[in-house]
Amino acid sequence: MNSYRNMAAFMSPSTEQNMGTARLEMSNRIFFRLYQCANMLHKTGSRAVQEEGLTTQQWAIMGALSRPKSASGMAVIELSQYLMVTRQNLSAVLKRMESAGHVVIQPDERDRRSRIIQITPMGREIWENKALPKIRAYYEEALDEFSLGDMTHILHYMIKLLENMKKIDARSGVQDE
Amino acid sequence: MNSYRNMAAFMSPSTEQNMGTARLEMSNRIFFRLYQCANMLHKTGSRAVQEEGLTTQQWAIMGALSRPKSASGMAVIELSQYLMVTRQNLSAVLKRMESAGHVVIQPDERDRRSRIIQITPMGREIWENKALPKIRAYYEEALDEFSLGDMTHILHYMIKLLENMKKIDARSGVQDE
DNA sequence: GATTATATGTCAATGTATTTACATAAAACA
DNA sequence: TGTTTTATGTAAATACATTGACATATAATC
Repeated sequence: MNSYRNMAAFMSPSTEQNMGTARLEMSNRIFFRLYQCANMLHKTGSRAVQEEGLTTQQWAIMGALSRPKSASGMAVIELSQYLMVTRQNLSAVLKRMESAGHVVIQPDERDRRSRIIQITPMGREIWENKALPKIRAYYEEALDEFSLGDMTHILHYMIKLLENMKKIDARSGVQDE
Repeated sequence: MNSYRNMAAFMSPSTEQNMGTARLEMSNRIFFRLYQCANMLHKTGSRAVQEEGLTTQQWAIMGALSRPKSASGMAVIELSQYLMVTRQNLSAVLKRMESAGHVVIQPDERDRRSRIIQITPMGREIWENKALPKIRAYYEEALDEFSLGDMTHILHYMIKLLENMKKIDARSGVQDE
């Protein structure tokens, strides 16, 4: 794919501003690819667990709730911060998962504003015995020809990018409290 | 953030399957971060261009249409393949952009099934004079402390990941034709 | 030339993402 | 102790993502 074309996906060529041209072109390509990766993860990742009645978002939630440290459940606000989605979005997704029988939503005994989310036995069964094997197969295909070194590097850069985005979020938005 | 906890975000610890444990843990962390990066790009990127009445999706579209090679417009199917979104999704987004006066949608003279999308003078004005300076500022913040070498590496890995996801898409889905 | 297969765009249903708003509860402050 | 500020979850509106379905147009095949 023409690198010039890729560069222009997010913006057209322009006179140099604060960023040098090379740096600007590279920035643009990075965010364009991140945008495409996100769409492709949604499309192909959801297909991988479609037969289990799951989506990529629900797989993230079930993964979080299945950890040993989450055995006693997680508060909605904890889970929303952990996943980096708004509590309004998470609330709606959890309602659907509750209707499907995958999780239970219970009042928090220590704070009446709060709700505690736990995976149900049925949810755990579906997660561990049906979804996880397919997720592993998906990872193998998606990370084909990635060495452990490659994986270490991409993860490092994603964490670094994420730290910067968190800072932008903190400065620009109404902070989720 | 506890790496063990990150690993479990997408799945709980498990006995080794086809993937070694180290590789599986790393896979999980990569996709979890990709998922978070996507959400944060959506949230912080949309805020960056909110005053222009744009979203990250529209910024991708306007970037694509602003390239010199797209001066005569792009067909819907071309644009959907370029952005890696479905033509059904793109159709709806373009309708809103047409209503906002940012693009025009015209019949393709050579193929009556096809529609050609072009950015309007008003759209180009908003894009070049209002959105682009904010997008550059966003890139500077988001890629703070990334060297050109870092940027080259993360881009390389994202392209590689994207190639793998395209292969999964080709094998598993009904191919968009 | 007629028929079949494929391509293209739109519609509808559904899930997921944000923001703003509101109600209730807890924390902080005077 | 009372008041103010902040926290938490849900509701509503809107934008964007998918899939399946359908109508029309073009390409391929016979």
